[in-house]
Amino acid sequence: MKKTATRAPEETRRRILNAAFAEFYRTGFQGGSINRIVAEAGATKGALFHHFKDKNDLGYAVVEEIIQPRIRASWFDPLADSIDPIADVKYTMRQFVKEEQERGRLVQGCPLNNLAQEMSPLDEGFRRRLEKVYSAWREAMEVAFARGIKAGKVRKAVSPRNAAAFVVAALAGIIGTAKNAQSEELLKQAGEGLFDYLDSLRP
Amino acid sequence: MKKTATRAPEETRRRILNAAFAEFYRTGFQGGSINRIVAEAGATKGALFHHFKDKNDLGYAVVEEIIQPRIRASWFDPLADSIDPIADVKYTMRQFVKEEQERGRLVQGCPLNNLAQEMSPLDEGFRRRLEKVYSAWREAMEVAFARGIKAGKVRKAVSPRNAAAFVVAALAGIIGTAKNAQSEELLKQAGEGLFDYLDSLRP
DNA sequence: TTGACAACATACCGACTGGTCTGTATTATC
DNA sequence: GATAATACAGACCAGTCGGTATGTTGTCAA
Repeated sequence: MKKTATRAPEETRRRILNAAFAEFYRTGFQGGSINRIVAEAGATKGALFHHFKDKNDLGYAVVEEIIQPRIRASWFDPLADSIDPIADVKYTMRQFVKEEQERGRLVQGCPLNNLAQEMSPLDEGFRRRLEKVYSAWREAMEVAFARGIKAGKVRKAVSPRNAAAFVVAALAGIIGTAKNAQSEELLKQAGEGLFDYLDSLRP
Repeated sequence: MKKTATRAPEETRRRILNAAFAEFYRTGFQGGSINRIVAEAGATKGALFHHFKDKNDLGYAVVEEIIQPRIRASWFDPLADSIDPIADVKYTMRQFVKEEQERGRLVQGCPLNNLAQEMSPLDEGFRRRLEKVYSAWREAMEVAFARGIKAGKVRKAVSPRNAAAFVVAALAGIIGTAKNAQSEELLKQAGEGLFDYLDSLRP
């Protein structure tokens, strides 16, 4: 009765998943160690391989159950009903930088982009799942740009698709650059450039 | 007499270096295998560890002796005396895409960015060397923008430093995005966005 | 109460890792 | 031609890797 449940499979699975996310975020997927993950999660290999069939399967779950929802909450949702995507992207980005800065996590880069850069060319399973997130992101932004044009907040000559592709790519590049340089100053500089671009889309 | 030289240390070293570059480009640094490298190079571990003290040292040499000169030739040199950086960046980028496309190497990403994303947060030796290349790149572009302003080819209100930081970051992001999506179409779309940005800097 | 199955724990496995050691052949120096 | 140093070759090493096989225990339906 000390423990309400000696078995809590869903929670065990979740602990492993969280530990795996942290490990892969730190060392990359290939560099990530199953042994360290179970140690960190306070679990065992038996538990891990009970819930996930192999390392790849664990990695896939990290993408779908942890990374995707995070990106969605941070980046898609604020754009969901936006009719002024220029203002909203700028606001979202400022918000994001502020939050990550406080957690001191900025210089570790974007977990989505980190995994994508490493694994997309090596494993089709990863590539498909990661690309699904990216394409949804671009899609959300494209729709926002289209709405912005209709609302007269964005120039009509702008191609929503191209602009969306560029902004998402640029964001990934900017965060990655700041990570390499370990410099928030550089993040600000490149960010200014992106803001200038966005402003240039105004009517 | 069949072989003019049974020993050619410089060439041996070079073969190992090239094989290491290819291996790391394919599988990343952590995923790269010393055994596969020596096999591919037609050498042995004795030779490899004679020329390089350990795996990291080999990686550092790949950055300084292979990656850096490549980036320099492809991206800095065309900007060296540019007074119209907008036109020259566009031209360089088109040139680059064309060449990589022919070699079918586009979808493998930029070797510099690949290594940077993976190793910069993990190893200070890598980070320093990779950042040196990036900062030189930004520096070259910043100078070019400044010259462009003087020549009346770029608006005076443009900050050369911010614009350079943004363009380099965006380039990395665009190439990485195309790699993840395995899509040259996406590369074109995002590239159009970058071109639009560059045009917006005209007086 | 009793199977039956899910949820683990643990010992263990072969493959492979980066790296070292010892021996040997080639080359440069005097 | 002797000597010393360089440039390898290849066996070998401890350790770690992802993964498995087997055993045990909690859970729950009948």
